[in-house]
Amino acid sequence: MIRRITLKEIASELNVSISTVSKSLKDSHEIGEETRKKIKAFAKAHNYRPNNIALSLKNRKTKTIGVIIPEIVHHFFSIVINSIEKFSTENGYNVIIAVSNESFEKEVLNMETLANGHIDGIIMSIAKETLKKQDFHHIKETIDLGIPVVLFDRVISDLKCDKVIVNDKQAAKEATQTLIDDNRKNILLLTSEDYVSVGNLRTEGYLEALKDNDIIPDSDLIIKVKDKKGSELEMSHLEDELEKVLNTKKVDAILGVNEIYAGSALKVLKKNKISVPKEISIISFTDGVISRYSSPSLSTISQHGEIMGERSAKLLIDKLIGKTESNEYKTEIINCSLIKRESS
Amino acid sequence: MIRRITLKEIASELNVSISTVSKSLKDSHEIGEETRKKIKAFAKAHNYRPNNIALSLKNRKTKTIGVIIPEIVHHFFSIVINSIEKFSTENGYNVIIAVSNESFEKEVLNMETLANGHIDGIIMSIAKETLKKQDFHHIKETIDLGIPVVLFDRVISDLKCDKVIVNDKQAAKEATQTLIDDNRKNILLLTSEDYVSVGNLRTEGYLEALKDNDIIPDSDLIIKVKDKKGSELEMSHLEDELEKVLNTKKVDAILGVNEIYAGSALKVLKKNKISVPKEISIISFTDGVISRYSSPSLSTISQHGEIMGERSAKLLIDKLIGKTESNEYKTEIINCSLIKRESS
DNA sequence: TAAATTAACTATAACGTTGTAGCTAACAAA
DNA sequence: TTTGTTAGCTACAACGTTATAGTTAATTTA
Repeated sequence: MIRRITLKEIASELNVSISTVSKSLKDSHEIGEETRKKIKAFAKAHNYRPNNIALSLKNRKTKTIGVIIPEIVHHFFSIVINSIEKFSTENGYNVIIAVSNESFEKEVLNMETLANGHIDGIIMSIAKETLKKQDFHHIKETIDLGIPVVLFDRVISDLKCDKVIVNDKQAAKEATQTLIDDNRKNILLLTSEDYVSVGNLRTEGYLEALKDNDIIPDSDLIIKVKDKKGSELEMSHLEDELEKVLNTKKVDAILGVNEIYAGSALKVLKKNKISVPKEISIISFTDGVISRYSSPSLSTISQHGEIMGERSAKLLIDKLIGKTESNEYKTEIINCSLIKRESS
Repeated sequence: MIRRITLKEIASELNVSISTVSKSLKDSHEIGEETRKKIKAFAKAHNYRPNNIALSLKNRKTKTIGVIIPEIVHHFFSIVINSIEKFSTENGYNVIIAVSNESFEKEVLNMETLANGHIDGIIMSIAKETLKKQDFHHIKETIDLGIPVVLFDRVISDLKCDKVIVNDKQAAKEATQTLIDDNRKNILLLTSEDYVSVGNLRTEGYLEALKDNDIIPDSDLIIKVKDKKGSELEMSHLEDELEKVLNTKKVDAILGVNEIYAGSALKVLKKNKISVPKEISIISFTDGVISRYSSPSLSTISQHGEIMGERSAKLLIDKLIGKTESNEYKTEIINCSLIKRESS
């Protein structure tokens, strides 16, 4: 085992002071050229690397960004993380990831741990349970500590931080309009429970489109899916409810607020031998792998996770390097786009 | 903005020495009960949290695990990460994630950065390019620095570290046998290029099953998919090749080494109006979201990413806390299991 | 009463860096 | 000769923590 060499060791090895070594490696002109060369050569030969922990302590900067997400086994979030990781690395920042698993308690814990010296700033998307509880003290405290926070996708407006969101309402409205234009008037909405802000916004968009077209919304056509911790495998509630509606109501289109819902709906339709898109057409949010590989493939509204991640990281890093003022908060809105596939 | 309070500040505030504060908070009996109480109350009131960076420097321990994976937008890897994150957090370790994007250069860079003080140990799955190059100096160097490494899934045998793998060969053999038992003798294999160890092992298993049943392997029925950085969207090579084979050869089953390959194959079959599983049945590795939501849903061989992640994390943490000897290397083999769905 | 013990604290060094200030010798200017 | 300047280095403090080794005063023991 080879221990990493330190400045101190180089210094004593070459009979110079630690300062001389430090300065030589930084190519300071305070040190004579000969000494500098000698030290640099020695350091290189011994594969010297400055200890980042020591630097963090000294500079009060860790060059690390913390990311807290509700789930990692999730197409959208993994895209965002990938993009955050990419942008951050390119800009000299590491990324440390914590998963809240949609739990308030875990989110608070994660925040505490991260805020305790590990990171310079945080990018996060709020857990469902936190949204339900409406308790954001942990986020406020972190901000109060001078740690900049960027919220993405699941956002609450009255926090002093940057935000990156998608024009959910508008996108849902447009998707609904597309369906209506295709002469589908009995549109079923698969949405999440009320406390999830994005689900709400998408529902609003849906309702607005109906209103614009003088269609009276039918509450039976709005299914609020109860999912257990957002697990992919627990879609039985959705399936039961959907089947019930299909048996009692006329439905000629389905709008899903995410692709798991839409994919599950597709399965139900197939089971009931309802043809897609002939009898029922489908559009869903989240342009993930399910949409692409299901058959028929699903038309989706892409939330552009890549862009979201990059923007979030940029907002945060700009703040960290002092490019933007610390008391100046931006909200970036990313435009969704509808990707037409076979289901509509 | 409220700056986090330090021991020094508490000390000067209460007119005691830093040592007294430190010891009081650790409930040391060297300090009188009254002083201790007073200090603890003060610390609590001011929300004192020890600075982890300072502790890391002092203890030469970061309580952080580095994870290097080839891709994050990938069902299997995200499951593994999730599981690593879970187990690590439960055991007081943070997780810092780096993505190599299947690139050798980036993997080396990631390793360097992580090994420079940020982490106590590394869990990784090797990038395709690295496997191709057969250059593992970065991993060796990290191990030489006394930083324990655990390899999972994509592993190379002659490194001094713990490993967690799946019985790829056996699983592929069994899956192939299942197909043969179903009277399918013309089994097409969709595998990756030669340098990917798991792809190789799976191919071996496939060949062995054929041999056991006296079926002469047909090299035309083995498609080695060239994928561009493993991107989901770039499956054109596979699709072209597969179509070619379908037009010239009899095929009654397909074994895919991952679900992207199998999912893409399914699309090609559908396009060509070949019914699954009637005419051709499909089994694939990776029990992900595509398999579940495609139609027909795909029979898959689950690699149990959850278990892999947990075992990897456990192996590493056991080493970090000195529960296992640092020069003792284990290889854990996880048994795959075949999940029967509609495609076979 | 003197020596030993103990309780309750404090000082110091160290982890690995870096920036500022300080030192010394050589040489130049007055 | 005296003073000033410069090159080339070193010493020190600090970032926040903790473990080890003091220090002091009070109390116990002989």
